[in-house]
Amino acid sequence: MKKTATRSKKQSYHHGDLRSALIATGLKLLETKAGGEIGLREVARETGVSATAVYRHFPDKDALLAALVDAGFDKLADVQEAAAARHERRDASFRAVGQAYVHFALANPALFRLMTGYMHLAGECEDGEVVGDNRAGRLLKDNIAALLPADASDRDREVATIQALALVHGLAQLVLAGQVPNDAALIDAVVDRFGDW
Amino acid sequence: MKKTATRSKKQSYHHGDLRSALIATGLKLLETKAGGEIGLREVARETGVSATAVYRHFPDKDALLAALVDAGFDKLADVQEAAAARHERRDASFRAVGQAYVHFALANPALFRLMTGYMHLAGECEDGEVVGDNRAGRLLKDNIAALLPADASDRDREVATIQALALVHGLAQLVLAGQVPNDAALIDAVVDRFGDW
DNA sequence: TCGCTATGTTGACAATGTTAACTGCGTGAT
DNA sequence: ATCACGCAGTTAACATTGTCAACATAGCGA
Repeated sequence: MKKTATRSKKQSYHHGDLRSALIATGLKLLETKAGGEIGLREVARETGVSATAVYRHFPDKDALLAALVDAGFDKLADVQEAAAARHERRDASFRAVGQAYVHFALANPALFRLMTGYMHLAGECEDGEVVGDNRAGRLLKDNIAALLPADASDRDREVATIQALALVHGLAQLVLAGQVPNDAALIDAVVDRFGDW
Repeated sequence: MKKTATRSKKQSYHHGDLRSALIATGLKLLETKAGGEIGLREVARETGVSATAVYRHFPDKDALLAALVDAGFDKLADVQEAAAARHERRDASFRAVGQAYVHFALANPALFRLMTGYMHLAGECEDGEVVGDNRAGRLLKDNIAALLPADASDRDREVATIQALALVHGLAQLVLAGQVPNDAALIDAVVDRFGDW
């Protein structure tokens, strides 16, 4: 009764809460390593645990990566909500959310690449929904709804939502791939002038 | 002098032209296999050659994949030029090019995923250029230039070019990832109404 | 206290990317 | 015409990876 009784959760069992620990070291590895994939054994090794222990918490490697993808989208939603809260006017808030998307991708390249590569494992959109019903998706749709005129049709809202999401998503990936120069002013201009012409 | 003299190029040596053969089977494999990566040994095996023979033509696996990416962008430029040629008016041609981009991605999912995943290996954009100077990039810039008013600034053209590319690229990837429904009418509407609002 | 299950371990297997050592066809210099 | 050399391929081996099966053990409930 030396190690268990003092605190309720910490170090309760062999490792305590391995699932969270694996995700944490996975995110840490993605911060460090710039390019290339991430490995199941690598995550286990860095957590100080044997490779097969991962299978007690995830059915296979894809499930582990999917958990990392989910964690990444959570972090993304955090910075997006923070960016939105920094503005009063709705259109400024909307553009800030889009810029936050791109800047998050540039600040976390490996994580973002994983997120885009395994996006299909993280909450596909339901039939009839135009975009996944996660935190980031709701935030986007709310902002779009507030921006469009009141008499806009549902189809208009769908199209505008998809356009906005595709714009920031494609822009982030193009910059990350080196196909568009990594110039903050240029990036902000591309997002700011969404809907011109 | 039995087999070599008759024709100049074909079957000149052991295999003839292995480099092209590897790329061809690589593309064929990408057509067949829906998801997942492609393997160096797999390509070699399907070509009927030993794995290490690949290293006579490509320094490593990434170089082989980069060649497949290049071939993919060539095929993409083909269908885009064909789509552009089917229209008279410049704006219709521009939108057809964008739709061709998305439809190409949906028709060749594995190849497109490879292209986006290894885009950084395929001709990064020079300093000062807003987009790579390949066939697809030139086609896009020409169309944009023809669409914008004559008094538009260079910065305007840059921003519009990046917006158009990011829109179609992001849209293709979102549909492929299941985050946007695979609905041809919806996709065409999203591309068609580029620049509204 | 006993035993069961959740959680970890070691060992093994097939497959992959890559290197090293080897073989032989075909060409170019003599 | 000869012959040596280099190109284009081979087999063998290695380290690493994802995954499975068999085994060990901690800690909770009866």
